[in-house]
Amino acid sequence: MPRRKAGTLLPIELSILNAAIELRVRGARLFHGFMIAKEIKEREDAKLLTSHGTLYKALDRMRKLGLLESEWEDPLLAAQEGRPRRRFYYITAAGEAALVQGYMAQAVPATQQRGLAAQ
Amino acid sequence: MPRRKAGTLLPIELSILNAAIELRVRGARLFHGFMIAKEIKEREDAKLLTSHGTLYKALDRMRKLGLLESEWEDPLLAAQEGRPRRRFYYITAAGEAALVQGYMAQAVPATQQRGLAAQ
DNA sequence: TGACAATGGGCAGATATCTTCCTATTCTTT
DNA sequence: AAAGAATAGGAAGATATCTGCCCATTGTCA
Repeated sequence: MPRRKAGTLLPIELSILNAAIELRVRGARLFHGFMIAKEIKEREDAKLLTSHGTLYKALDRMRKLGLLESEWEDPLLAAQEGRPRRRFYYITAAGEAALVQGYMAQAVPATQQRGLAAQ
Repeated sequence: MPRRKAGTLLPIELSILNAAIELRVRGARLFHGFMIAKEIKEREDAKLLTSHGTLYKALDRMRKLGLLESEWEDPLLAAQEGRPRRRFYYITAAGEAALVQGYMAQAVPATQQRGLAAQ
């Protein structure tokens, strides 16, 4: 894929944001890669997530774009629970805006977006 | 495999002890599973280590038998280095004795072992 | 319009440990 | 000698994150 057209979200990125929102609705303030992977697979968007590398790359991309922010889990907690550390993410305001914009960009041509740009 | 004949070491267990000794000679006081796996593979005992599960089961078995003891790496250190925690093992006195005995059992029939039982 | 360059996807593997399930073997007991 | 019990091995996968490589695509610039 080429240089990204400004303001555009890729399918997998939309998927991540949607899954994150879904998880938030269910009470999870933060999410981590593995969690999102499961969520996406369950929602049958499986085609978008064949490899884990793809997901983590997307997360990092979005973090660099300012759509997400991340914080590492307390290593002691992870150790206590006997599993690898998690890296938690949350959607920034910019991320939420982009989600709406992203949908618009997918659904209708830009010329019809006037008045729909909520938030 | 059946109930273990008392005092016998399985091939993979001998391999682990040997690799551990080798690593110690090279300056590593402690070893961990992954390290041993690499060492064994390099020493071309590869047939003994097809699956990782096998190795970790063997380590746990040996720990329960008192041949090894283990301590977990400081989670903060692992976090700092950005990798999963390691579980370190070291050979106990019983483990070293068993190694010698194990060799004898493999190499010569029990009736010839008299006088060779060093340590 | 054509070529370049950047980017993203997929595959594979590194790092590290552990569990579950099935199968095969053999040790021991009757 | 036959049968039963326990154990070890192998395959696979769960848990979690990240990197490198190659290839395809396409936006952009000349």
